[in-house]
Amino acid sequence: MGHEPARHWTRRAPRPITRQTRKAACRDGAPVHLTGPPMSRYSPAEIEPKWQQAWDEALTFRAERKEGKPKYYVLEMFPYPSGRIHIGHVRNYTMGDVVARYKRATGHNVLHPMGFDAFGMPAENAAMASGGHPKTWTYDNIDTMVDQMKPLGLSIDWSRMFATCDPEYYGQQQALFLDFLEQGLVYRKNAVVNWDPVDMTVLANEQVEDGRGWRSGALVERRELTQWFFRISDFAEDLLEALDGLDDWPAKVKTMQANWIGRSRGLQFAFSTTDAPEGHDRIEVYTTRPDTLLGASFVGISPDHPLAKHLERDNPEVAEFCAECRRVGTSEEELETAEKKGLNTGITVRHPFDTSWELPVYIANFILMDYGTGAIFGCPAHDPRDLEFARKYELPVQTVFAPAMGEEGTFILPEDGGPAYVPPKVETVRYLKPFAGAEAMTGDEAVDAAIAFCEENGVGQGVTKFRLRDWGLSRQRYWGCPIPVVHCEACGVVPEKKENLPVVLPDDVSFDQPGNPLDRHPTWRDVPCPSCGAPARRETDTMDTFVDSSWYFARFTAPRAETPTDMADAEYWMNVDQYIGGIEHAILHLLYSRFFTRAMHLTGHLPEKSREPFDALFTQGMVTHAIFQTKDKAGRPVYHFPEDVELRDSSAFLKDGTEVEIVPSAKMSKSKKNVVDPVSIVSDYGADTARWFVLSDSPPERDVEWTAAGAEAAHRHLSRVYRLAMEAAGAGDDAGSGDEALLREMHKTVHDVTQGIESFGFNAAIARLYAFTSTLAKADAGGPAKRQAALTLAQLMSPMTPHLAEEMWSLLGGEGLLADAPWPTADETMMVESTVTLPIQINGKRRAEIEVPKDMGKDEVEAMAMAHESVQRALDGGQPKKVIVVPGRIINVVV
RNA sequence: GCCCGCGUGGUGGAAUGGUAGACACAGGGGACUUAAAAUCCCUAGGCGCAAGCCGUGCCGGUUCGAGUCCGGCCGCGGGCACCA
Repeated sequence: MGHEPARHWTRRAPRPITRQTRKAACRDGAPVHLTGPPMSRYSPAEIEPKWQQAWDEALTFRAERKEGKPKYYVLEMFPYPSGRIHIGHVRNYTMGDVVARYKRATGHNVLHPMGFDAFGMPAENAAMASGGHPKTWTYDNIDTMVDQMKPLGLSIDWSRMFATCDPEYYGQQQALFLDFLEQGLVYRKNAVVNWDPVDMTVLANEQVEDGRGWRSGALVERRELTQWFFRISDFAEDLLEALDGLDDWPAKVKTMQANWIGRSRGLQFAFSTTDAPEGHDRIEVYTTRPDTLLGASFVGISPDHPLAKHLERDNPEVAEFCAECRRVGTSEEELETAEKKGLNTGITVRHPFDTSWELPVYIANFILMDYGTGAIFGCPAHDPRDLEFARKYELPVQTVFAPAMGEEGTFILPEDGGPAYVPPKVETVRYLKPFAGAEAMTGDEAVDAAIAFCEENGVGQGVTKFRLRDWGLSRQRYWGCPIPVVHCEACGVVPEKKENLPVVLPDDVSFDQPGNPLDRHPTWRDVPCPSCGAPARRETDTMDTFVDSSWYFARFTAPRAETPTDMADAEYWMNVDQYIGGIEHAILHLLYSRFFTRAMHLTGHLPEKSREPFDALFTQGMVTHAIFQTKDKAGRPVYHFPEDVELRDSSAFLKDGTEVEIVPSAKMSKSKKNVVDPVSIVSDYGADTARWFVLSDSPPERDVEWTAAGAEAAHRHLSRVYRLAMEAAGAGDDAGSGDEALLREMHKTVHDVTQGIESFGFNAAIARLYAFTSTLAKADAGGPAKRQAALTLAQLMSPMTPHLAEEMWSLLGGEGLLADAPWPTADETMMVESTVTLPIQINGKRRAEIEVPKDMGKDEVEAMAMAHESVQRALDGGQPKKVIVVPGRIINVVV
């Protein structure tokens, strides 16, 4: 290391350069250390670009098939090119990088790619807001983000990068679509969308605010359009069953998916109607609780049910009610949280068990046409929604079952004002109105008995249904993958020929008016019919962006292939061994991807093993930051940037002395002014500090709060490590008295850090590295032992802080690039301790501890514990009731 | 509303059902320095002079032993099919 450059990495980096420079000059002028080697400071600005260049030149992270070497595919969920990387990205990619670098060091051939999920609404919104083009906006953003990501020193094979808006990518996606179409995996049907009648455009759910279009403010309507659907529901059973085999997925994600797919066993049967219009003499209903049939008090149908639509035609009251229901948004959340409303149709149905018992038929706003048959019977006593509805419309409430004998407790019958009684189906309850099976049964048993009874008596049939609906992929938007079909007057819907792919988006479009620019493009729609050659029109809908992200991981295995995938590459690289991303994708993205890989297998684009594409999944938490706020005169919050706030004694103040309220751990958002920009962190402290910090402190699956103090501490620690490495490099060749102790600790650290990384306990691994750094700093060891310890420390830190580690490696005389060095192994014999400390509990509370040889017998341990003065004191001359000795763990004396 | 999580010192957090608070931040004290910065050392859950007592959101349960398992409640977060 030569002389220091002008730029210095001082404690508080965001200081003006002039001051730093002055200080540096002053320091360099007077020798700080009069003895020993010249002491250089840790300078990430210098070493980080140096090592990044070294890795680049050596093509260290270029992934190539190497038969015979175990492959490892690690992938972080690719980003949307919003324009700037976010500290959450840094955390996500750093975690992936730790895994990637660790796997490289343990002899794996690693694939670690990066790309961009580049289609979507923000690009169009930006174009509408500031007049640019979505394409320019997107590619500019990608350039910026790549520039921001590269300095992080991620071990990514950048040669495989692509964006989903590249025609080379979406053209292959169109080929997939055509193959799916041919295979019968895609079809068209009507579906409702949010329609803005003023802007004449389809709105996404997030563009609907309180039932109004976000730009026009117009009341949103539901409108039916013919749209394309993937038959994901055909795979419901398989997608559900296969969850069992995903051993390395978080249980919570599997539970969420299982609930989403929602397999249920129930009874489907028909009520016969009275006074209903022709063709509606039966109403089919589906129920998962046929055991409550004797508690039925009304029948509810969806406003979109055929009977409701029929009545609507010549009954203005019904028409108005249905119209009102349709003003509620299309999302399940809105339907469920809206006030329960119904309209009595005047039609009644006969109860299947007693034809003299008539139930009223209501059109109800909380019944979905998409689920079951779009009609239900209401049992208010055992369903909170039905109870709310029954109380509102003064319908009867009749309890069917009550808590089992002896567990009644404070049970209040729902008809007496109690809440709806909905115990878990595995719980045994007492049936007050049984019609099948015993009086005391579990809900599950009762449902089975009820289905059997109904089937025997010809009332209905047991059926299995799924909540999972088919995946609607049509979007009435420009910035997405065009659906490659053509509408021909003579031939109908005709797939585009594969040789005509990609169907490329036209560049000459404008966003000065709402609606889909593809619809109003002068020529783009006009094409000859691929079948008969007559003039025809292109489909102007584009694909849901979830399609783009449902197979990008497969494309990374052969990103430039002329077909969607290359089988040899897919065979070699698939599956993704470790997938890392946010929990917010637990359901949709992951479920759609699991469907897509199944469909890609059926159409010959992926091997059988890739039906489940992600062998292991890790869901990481968010990065949060405190919000600094004051209140204006009206009491509304005013937000302040962290750099405008001074922290004094855990309170915060503005420059003018106003005290600021600190809201801790809030999700970062621009409007709250609590966003931390990774770029400034990297330029202030270096990438290694940023990487080290986002991994320390918080377990990866949990949120981590970014604090300036924490980042400084991380930087201080790395400087210390660097100093220790310098010291070790310059130390003599004599042995020291603490050599063995240091090396013992080193081996334990190797073991613990390895475990930490293997189990995604990055924060624990880092805590261990802190401890070992302390040990090394204090060790009374000789030069050789210190150098060995420092080299190992560099290796153990290399997945987290690769540049610093590489620098230490070269300082200490390591061979070649550390990035190519094998992972250290712990010598088990160095880790064995001869004695163990056992805590002694008295009645479960720790009162003392004894140190015993590791292999001491249980009886001897017990005798030693009993002889201990605090045990004797507790016994007070008596005998213990019980003594539990867990060898190597604990002693508990019960007195 | 429904599904899934999470809740531990002043703060971020650690803890295969077995010593609650590792490691770190902020704090307090000290060393070095003319001084400051940097660095290093010590201290540190609460209450108590102490012996000791109390402590993992709240209430209850299982267990020799519960932060961890079970039930109920409260609070916060994620998802709810056109945000990505």
